[in-house]
Amino acid sequence: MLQVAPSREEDRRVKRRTSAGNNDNDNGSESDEERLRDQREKEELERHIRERDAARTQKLTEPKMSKKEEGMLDKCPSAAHKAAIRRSNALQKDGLEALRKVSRQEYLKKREEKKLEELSDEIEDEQYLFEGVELTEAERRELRYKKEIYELITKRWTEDASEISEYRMPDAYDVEGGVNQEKRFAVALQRCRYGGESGGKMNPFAEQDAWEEHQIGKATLKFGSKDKKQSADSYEFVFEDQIDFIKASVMEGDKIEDEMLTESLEESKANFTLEKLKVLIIVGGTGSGKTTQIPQYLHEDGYAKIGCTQPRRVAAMSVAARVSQEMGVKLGHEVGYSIRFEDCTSDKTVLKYMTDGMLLREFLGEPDLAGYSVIMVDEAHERTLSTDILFGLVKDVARFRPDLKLLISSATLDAEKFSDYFDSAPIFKIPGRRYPVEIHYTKAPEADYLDAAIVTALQIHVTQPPGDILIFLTGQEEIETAEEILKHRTRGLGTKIAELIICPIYANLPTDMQAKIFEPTPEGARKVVLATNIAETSLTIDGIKYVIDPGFCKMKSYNPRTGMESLLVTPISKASANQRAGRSGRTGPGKCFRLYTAYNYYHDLEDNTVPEIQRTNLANVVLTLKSLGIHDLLNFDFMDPPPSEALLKALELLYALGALNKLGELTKVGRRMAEFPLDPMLSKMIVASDKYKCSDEIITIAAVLSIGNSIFYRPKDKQVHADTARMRFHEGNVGDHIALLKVYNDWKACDYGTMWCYENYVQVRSMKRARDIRDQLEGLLERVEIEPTSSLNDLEAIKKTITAGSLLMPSFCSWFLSFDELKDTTSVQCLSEYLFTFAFATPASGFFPNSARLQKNGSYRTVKHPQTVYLHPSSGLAQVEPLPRWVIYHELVLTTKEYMRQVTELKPEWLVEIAPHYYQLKDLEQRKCQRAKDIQPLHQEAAVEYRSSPNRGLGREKFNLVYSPTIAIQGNWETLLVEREVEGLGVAALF
DNA sequence: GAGCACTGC
Repeated sequence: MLQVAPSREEDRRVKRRTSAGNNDNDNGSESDEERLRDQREKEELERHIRERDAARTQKLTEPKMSKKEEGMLDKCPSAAHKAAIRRSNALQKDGLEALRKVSRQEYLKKREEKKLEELSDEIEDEQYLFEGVELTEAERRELRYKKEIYELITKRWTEDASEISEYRMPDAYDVEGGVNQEKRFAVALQRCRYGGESGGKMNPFAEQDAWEEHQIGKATLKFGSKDKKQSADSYEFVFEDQIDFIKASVMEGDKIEDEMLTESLEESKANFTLEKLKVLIIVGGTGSGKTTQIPQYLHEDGYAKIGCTQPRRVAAMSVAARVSQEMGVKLGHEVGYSIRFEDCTSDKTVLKYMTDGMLLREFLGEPDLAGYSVIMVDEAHERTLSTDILFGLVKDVARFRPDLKLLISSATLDAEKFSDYFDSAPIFKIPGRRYPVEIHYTKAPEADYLDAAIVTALQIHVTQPPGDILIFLTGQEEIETAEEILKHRTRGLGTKIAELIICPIYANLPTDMQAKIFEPTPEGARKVVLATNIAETSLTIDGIKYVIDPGFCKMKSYNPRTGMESLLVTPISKASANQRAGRSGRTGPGKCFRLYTAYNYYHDLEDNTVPEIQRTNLANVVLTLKSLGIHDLLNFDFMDPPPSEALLKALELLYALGALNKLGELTKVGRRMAEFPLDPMLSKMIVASDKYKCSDEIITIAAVLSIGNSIFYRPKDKQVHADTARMRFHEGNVGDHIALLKVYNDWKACDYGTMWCYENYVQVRSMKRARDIRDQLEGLLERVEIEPTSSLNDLEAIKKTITAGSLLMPSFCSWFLSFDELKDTTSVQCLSEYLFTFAFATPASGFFPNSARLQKNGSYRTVKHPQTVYLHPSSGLAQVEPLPRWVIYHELVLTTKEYMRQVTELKPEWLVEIAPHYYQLKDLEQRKCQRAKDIQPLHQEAAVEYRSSPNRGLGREKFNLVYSPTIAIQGNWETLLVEREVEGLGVAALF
């Protein structure tokens, strides 16, 4: 028996159906009751229909509306909403209102401009492409579809801004010569009140509230009547493999009384003077206004400049836009935002919203944050990598800058932890605005969560009142599967059930298809959104009433020992589960169905998600901190310290790249590398490009590599075409890096055309991003004094530069040169073979990151932490015969096998050239290589021996010693430099 | 012969 909505009436009705006529007494009185209820429902329904019809007639008789207004009304699913819009239209005659609307449009326009530009390009290109060509029906449809989307978006930002606005702009508070405080508080008050009465003209939420109220009303209205007619039919087919749920708890919404709120807002105002306090932890739920209001209070209190960080770009932009509205100033003047590629601030800016990574960058130029008097770290509970680093830095700065105030704001209740970290800072709570959410668990664990999710969705669809469903899945593939199954299952049901609109959403979905989820659900239908974690924080979908949470997500984890990153499906945390549940209570009371048991929730799930800093490659973090002059990383005040192994690994890598010297100090190379917002390997590559005179090509490669692997588009039905198109870039077996360069340059040659992208199955969005990044890198070249040079025809030089970025060991060669044995090797070729071979044997093989050597069976073996890896089938080198002996790769990923992605051939002799001791070796080159044949096998055996024998100098336990916590805590780079005897030869080895 | 959670600089 489905227990999702244990409404008592329904229970009784079901009971009666099953045991009809058994109990006469009950039956009599109940059927009376039922009749009454039915009548009430009927009346209500009739009233609703009357209302709707009245509205329709009114529309006909009313004075002619503008096209704009009609377009808006057409989209409205209900009479009440239409009425609300009419009211709002009337209001808009007010001059101030009109003014406000214009600037709102400006803001929205800006937000949509890029999307629109892309789309318009696409359409133009396509039209051009198809000119004079007979179009197939499918092509024509596609073109029409795109045009529709284009029109929809245009219409949206020019005509109905409120629909896509994440924030509803309230009335401006500014009156002549100042700000009307009373009005501002009134708004906050109204906003925070749960289910506040609607009506007041000045209340910007009244209209919204009325709409919500109506929706809820409609839902309850439909419930009874619909259920009565359909239940018997619908139960039949869903109940075969239904899932039992237990309603376990209700996440309380926040009901706030007026007085209480006024009090707390007053209190908050008092507190925000912050005179005695240095750090304040703010806990406030959604809609508490902490992000928008608090910086304003501070500004009024006379703080000179306030910086507020957000984890996401969109958030920084939209919050800044809203606050500038509230303060009645132009965005970019007193209130501004700063995100990558876009700095919307000026000298006048006193309230600056920015992404957390951006503030981190600002630290590099201004380590004491002298320009700011208050820093507010918002959404701190999300614990992004940048936020965590900022914590340490900001805490440190506050220590020697008594005038700097810190605000840490978080939505969850783990504020105690934040407070402890910031020396028992006081916690201040601001009430939020949230609706209650019922939580349901399964009775027993589900074996197949995907199937369970689909069954649950269908159950909700046939038994629950209207309201859209949100299902959290782990990835694109799973979403596509779920979509197919859902379509398949509902197809068989025909008209027995209401229409089910399936909307997939994930980050890699093309933009025009993402727009689909924001379209309002037509009346009578229900939307099912299949989403990845993107719906957990990054975007909000209105109208969601039911959330299905299978309890899994994909998470990246990093193994510092092997340096391998992997993306694994893992159980979510309790915090994450609650965040998901909360997604159903944004516009009204909601329900969350968890596809695991309550026991699982309480006993198996972690409280909080492991912070990113503990499961990622820290090379970039370490470089940033080092360039801020923080040397003792192992004792750096992290809120949750990363594993020391990961830190050491990062140090080792940076040393190998020449960014740090033996003492662990930043070198000149390192200082230049830190300027680039890239992975250190890529930064190094750019710095090295100076020597080979190909910086122009290298920044292109770095830009394309840094956007990841979403460049090539490969639709299921055109895989062959896509592959042939892709292989054209690999002509001459140039390797994947050069192929990416070709892709970019070809695109550039075609004037960055969208048409070119379609022809070559390349993703436009990714390429545009690459162009942005490349432009930024180009600007940075000047800063680090690298001349823009190009040697497009000298592929060797480019490849050498790539090699230099992937593996460089400034001291490595000197180490090997101290081997007497080496002096017997007489050619560069032999020497490099020798170097590589020996690298297998020593812990110092860390100096060969990201390179691998061919084995007899066609697989490869990585030099660092020897393990078998394979060329990724998407690589251009996978088809080459014979396979290159040595390769370097950009990344190693664990999927079905260990794969190397983005691979380029490496000629061992380059290595010697790249190494600083090339000229010394030239002398050796004259001699004969007599022992070459002996050396190679000999040392491969030696390698095995070293690893297996604990008494052979460079054995495993010595390796562990180097990584032991004792040394780690001492944190002295010198201690890592150990004198060691190898085979009777004195060698200074850096482990 | 295979696959890309999500951000951010």
